[in-house]
Amino acid sequence: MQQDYDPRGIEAAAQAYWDANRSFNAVEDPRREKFYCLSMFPYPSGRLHMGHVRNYTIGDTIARYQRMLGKNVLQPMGWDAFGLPAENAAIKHGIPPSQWTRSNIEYMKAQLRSLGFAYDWDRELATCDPDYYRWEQWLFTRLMEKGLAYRATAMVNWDPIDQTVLANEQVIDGRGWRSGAPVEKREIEQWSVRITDYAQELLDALDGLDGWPEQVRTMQRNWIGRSEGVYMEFGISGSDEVLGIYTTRPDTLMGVTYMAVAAEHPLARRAADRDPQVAAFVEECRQGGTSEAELETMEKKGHPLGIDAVHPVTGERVPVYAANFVLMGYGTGAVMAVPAHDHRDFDFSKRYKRYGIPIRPVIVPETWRNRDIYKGTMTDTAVGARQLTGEHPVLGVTGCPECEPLQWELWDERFEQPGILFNSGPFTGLTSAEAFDAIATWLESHGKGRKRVNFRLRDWGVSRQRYWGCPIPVVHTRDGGIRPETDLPVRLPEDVVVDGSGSPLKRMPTFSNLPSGEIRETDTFDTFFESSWYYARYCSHDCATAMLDERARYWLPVDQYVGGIEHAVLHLLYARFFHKLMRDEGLVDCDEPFARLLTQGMVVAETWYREDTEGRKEWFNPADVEVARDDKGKIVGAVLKSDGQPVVFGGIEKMSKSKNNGVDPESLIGRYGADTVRLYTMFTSPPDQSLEWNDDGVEGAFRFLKRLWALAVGKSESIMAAGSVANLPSLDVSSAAARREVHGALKKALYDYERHQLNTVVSACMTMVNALYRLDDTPGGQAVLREGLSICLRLLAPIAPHVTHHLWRELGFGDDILGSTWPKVDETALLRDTVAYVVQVNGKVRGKVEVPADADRAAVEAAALADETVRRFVGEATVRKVVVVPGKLVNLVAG
RNA sequence: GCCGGGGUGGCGAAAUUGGUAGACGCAUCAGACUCAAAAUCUGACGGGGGCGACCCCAUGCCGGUUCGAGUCCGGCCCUCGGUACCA
Repeated sequence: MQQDYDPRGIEAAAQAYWDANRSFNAVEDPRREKFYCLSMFPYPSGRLHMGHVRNYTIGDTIARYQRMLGKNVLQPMGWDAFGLPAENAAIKHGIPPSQWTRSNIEYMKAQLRSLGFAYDWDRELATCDPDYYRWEQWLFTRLMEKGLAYRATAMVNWDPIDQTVLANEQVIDGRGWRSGAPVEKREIEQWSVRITDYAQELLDALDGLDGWPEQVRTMQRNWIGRSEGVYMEFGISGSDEVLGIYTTRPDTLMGVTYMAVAAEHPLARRAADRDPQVAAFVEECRQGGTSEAELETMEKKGHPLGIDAVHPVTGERVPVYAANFVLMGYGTGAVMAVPAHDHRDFDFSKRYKRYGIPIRPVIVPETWRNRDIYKGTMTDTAVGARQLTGEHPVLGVTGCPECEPLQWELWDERFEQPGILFNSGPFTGLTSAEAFDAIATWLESHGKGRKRVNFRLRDWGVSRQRYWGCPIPVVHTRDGGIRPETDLPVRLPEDVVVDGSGSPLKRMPTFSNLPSGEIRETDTFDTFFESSWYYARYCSHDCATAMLDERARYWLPVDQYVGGIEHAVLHLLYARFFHKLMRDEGLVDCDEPFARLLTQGMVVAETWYREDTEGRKEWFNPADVEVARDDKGKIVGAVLKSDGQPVVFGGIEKMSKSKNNGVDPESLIGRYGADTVRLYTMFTSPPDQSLEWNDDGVEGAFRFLKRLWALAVGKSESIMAAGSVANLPSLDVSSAAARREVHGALKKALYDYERHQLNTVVSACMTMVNALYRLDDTPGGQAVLREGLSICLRLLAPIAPHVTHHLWRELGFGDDILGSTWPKVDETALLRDTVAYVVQVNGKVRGKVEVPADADRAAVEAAALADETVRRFVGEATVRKVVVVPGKLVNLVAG
């Protein structure tokens, strides 16, 4: 056996063994319990980054663990191959997106293989392959037939120089990333899919997804955003038209003092035709991008339309404003405004004080039921009068001894709370909850409104004005109609030139002009379309006659899905939706695609930079920086290795090209081997937290594998000759102690495997190796070493599969560690004669006592009270209470 | 802005879920081996005080519940992810 640990040959041999034995090819077998383990497939960006390595090592560790538990495991891999970066590369380097993408796939596949992941490569798929995307085209035509796909206008970012639609990512500080021109909003016709038809089911089913992190379920609940409210119609003064609005607070209806509509609302458009000032405001609202973060952080602005709305109950006329914070895409694109009880409305009326928007309070806290202001002693007029003097209208009325002295300038969140209505005509005296129903009933009986459930979730706009995507299988007929394409797949032409202006497909008559004189749709699908169902296609990867076949019913749902937390809402919600669409087509049986979900954290690293005279930053890779530390290891400065000049610390950030703080997995594997890289990424952080890169830590992981190797190889002869622990009459004290440590660590590791806390699994293995190193060369010591090593190798096998595969065979434990039985804890190894109790006095640790393991409560108390330090702290005080936690702790409450 | 995380030694973290704060590892320091270096091995290692047995402080900040709080509750600060055309 070789003396030094050299991963290169070992890893190549192990991988060759798995290939030759087709170890990871999954075969459907109804008699065996299946386990479908899936990691989110990568976008083929060029090279693997550490985020991929981490994601796939977590997934592979779980897959191998489940396999060692005896399950029939499927773990496939593929490529999310359509997307924007391929078009960018095409523009930059003049390579067709397909060529760039396919060569990236080839390179990254070799990188994945070098890491030894247990994938069934026979099932590999790439979403840019027509044999893949034809089935989502087929499903889309079904959705069209069912009315679940429809045309609607939607807002996009428009670059007026490049004459092209921009992704939100391509809008930087309100400007196009290439042209630098201020971005505008533009409305275009798009395909949408009715995800809102499934909103209630998508929401309800979250309760049953016990295997998902609670935070992800909460995010999806909030994203779907179910609300119960009232739809109602205001009149338009001097017109037969109505202005429909949705509100979740109909109880504040009597406090409405103005209305706000989106700049794109038909009312605003028509006002703009009449009034140049309104037109200028609407034009101003077109500036800027469409992202919610941008819209919501924007300065809230509005402009009067010169139109009045008519209050549905009082008939009072209230002015209508166009406002940049009302979103056309949510509800009806119009809102009623109640500045007394809504923070945003309050801010707006304060900002436009010059328009004299009244603040009309109609709700007081319920605890005020008996106060004068509510009883009417302090009249509405009195409140109104105080408004004019600039004092706060409700809670801070000057001279009212029961009010708190809040000022007009301040907002108090209590104003937004439900309460009891006053100043509300027929509804005065009702609670908010009662008023909700009463007002809805009143509106309904007068034909002016009704209760309605509304979702924040919007239908899914799937059209993209891009080239490198799946063609939308639709034809525009000669009579101006639309029909689904029947001849599938609609193939994307791959020999194209991409130059960054418009879509190349639009300039390809051979693609867009059909012999029939009809025009083919040139938009492509959102790439989330492909990634919403790939997990299912792996099951039926080679089915040429249908989207899915019977095999999908065997494997689905995915038992464990692993991927980044950044996908918590969009991808994971679209995939759940798509699954239900496929279910309703009869393609799958189950209701949800992913039974358990693990969301892994990001890989982050230090950043270092220098600033030039114009403030531009140059970023240096941490590997090229020499850090100076003080006596305690605290960073005191840093210089660039190449020139010795200082560099500035830029914080810990996600590994990225722009900050030049990435670590190349390939060079690490070349230096330390795949097992070290895998072990390091599993050991350094728990899977769901961010992982901070540290080169010295990699060295430490390597050192551990060397220690394991040295122990196994150095003692291989006595290990192979050693007897079983069970056959020995008894163990000497030190061997028994080591065995107790091994089985204690094993117990911990088994628990941690189940909850996927893999970093402490590695810790437990390190603890074992440390204990095994301390063993003597007695028969007992040899037996414990043999047993301990066999346990440790099996526990490590899912994480560091190559070296454990090798040592397992070399030590004669068996041919293939993958087929070994999973270790079990021997509880008798954990037994002790005595138990150590911590003794606290008033909650502070004051001593420790050792008592026989079978001591009763009284004996433990007596031992605690006998301890010298404990007695000193109790002193003259009387012990009033004694808390005993069996096997752990005694707390004496004295005073 | 809104939604969801995170904050514990010089650093990554652990704490079997309310019961000894810092397991395991990295870095650092000291020692052994060595002509020397590397590798390896041994030891020390949260802060402060004490000759010492020991004592005080300490889990982002402020407050609360409890015999007992890193863990539960309320408020705040910082930071990261998402925010519907990045994937």
